[in-house]
Amino acid sequence: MAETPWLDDDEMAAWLALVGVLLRLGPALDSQAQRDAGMTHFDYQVMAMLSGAPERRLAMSELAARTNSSLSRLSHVVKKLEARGWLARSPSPTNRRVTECELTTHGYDVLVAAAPGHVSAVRQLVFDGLSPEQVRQLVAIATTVRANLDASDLRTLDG
Amino acid sequence: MAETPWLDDDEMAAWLALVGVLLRLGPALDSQAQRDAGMTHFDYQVMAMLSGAPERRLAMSELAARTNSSLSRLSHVVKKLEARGWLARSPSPTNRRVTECELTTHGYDVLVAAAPGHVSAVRQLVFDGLSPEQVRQLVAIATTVRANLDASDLRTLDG
DNA sequence: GAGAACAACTTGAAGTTTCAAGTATTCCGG
DNA sequence: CCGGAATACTTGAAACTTCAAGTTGTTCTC
Repeated sequence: MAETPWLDDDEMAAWLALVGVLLRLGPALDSQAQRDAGMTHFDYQVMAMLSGAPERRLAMSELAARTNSSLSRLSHVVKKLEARGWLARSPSPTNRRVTECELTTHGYDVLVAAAPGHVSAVRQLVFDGLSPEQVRQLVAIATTVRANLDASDLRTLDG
Repeated sequence: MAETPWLDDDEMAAWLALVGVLLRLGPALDSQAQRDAGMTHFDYQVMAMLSGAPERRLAMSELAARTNSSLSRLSHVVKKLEARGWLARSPSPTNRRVTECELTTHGYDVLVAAAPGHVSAVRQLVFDGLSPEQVRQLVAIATTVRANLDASDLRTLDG
C-alpha cells in the first residue's frame, strides 16, 4: 500500500458527491425501468446493446464486455430474459464454445416500448441542469475513470 | 412522458461513459474492501459516517440519509455489523421510536485499519489522471446530478 | 499430436438489496 | 385528548449479484 496521501478538500468533496450519485443513480434507474417496463436497468442495457449489434446478435463474452458485467451475472440475466422470450441463445456456428445471444422480435418491441421512458429518466436524473460544457467535461472525466478501472482490473488492484 | 427528445452525441457519449463507471466502480470498491478488510464498501461507508459523528453515534434514519441508503438496507447491514461487534444499537433516550447506532471501539479500530487501503483504492480508481481542474468540475457536476436525484425521489419520477 | 494451459460459458450456493408488510411511537386536527 | 396520519424502524421473502466450482472446447508447446 506504500504511503497513502489523504484526499484534499476538493477531492473529498468530489468523492462524497460521486458516492452519492453512485449509490442513488443505480436504484433510481432500476426503479423507473421496473415500474414502467417490468425490467431492470441492466436488463435494458443488455437488450439495448443487442439491438445495436449487426443481426441483433452477440457472443456472451462480447455482450458482457459491452454491458460492463461479469459473464456470470450476464448468464443469469440472459437465462431470465430468454425465459420471457425477449432473446434467445444458440451455439455459435464457428466456435463451439461460444454462445450467441439474439434479441427476438418480441424483445425488440419491448425494448422500443421501454426506450422513451428510459431516455426521459436519464434526462431527468442526469442531464437536467448540466450545461453543454459540463456534459463535455463529464465525458472526459468519466472516460479517464473508466480507464483507471480497466487498468485496475488487470492488476487486481495494488499491482 | 410527453415528448422525449433523444440524447445528442455528447450526451450519449457522456451517458455511456457514466454507465460504465456506474457499473464498474461499485464492484471494484467492494472487491477491494472485501479482499483487504472483509467488508463491503457500503459497510465501510456506514462505519465511516458513524466515526465522523459526535459520540460516534447516529439515529438509523440519519445514518441512512448520510449513506444514501434505504432504511431497510441499512437495517439489514447494521444487524450484520452488530453481530460482528463493530457497532451497537440502542434505543434513543429521548424518542422511543428512534434507534441509535454507535461505533464500538473495536469497530473504530477496524475502520482505522481499513482506511488506508480504501483511500488508496479511491485514488487509484477515481482520481488518477484527473487534473485539479477536473476534480472541481466533477464536484459541480455530481452535485447537480445529486440534486436531480433528490428532486425525483420526491416526485417518484415523472411527477 | 498429446497434454497442459486457457477461454467461454453454466450452475448452485451464499451474500446483498429491494419489496411489501407489520409494529410501535409520535404528531396533529378537531 | 381521541383517533387518524405520519414517522421510525424491523422483518421475511423474492430478486439479484457474486463467488467458487465444474464443463466443454480451443490453443499452445514441446
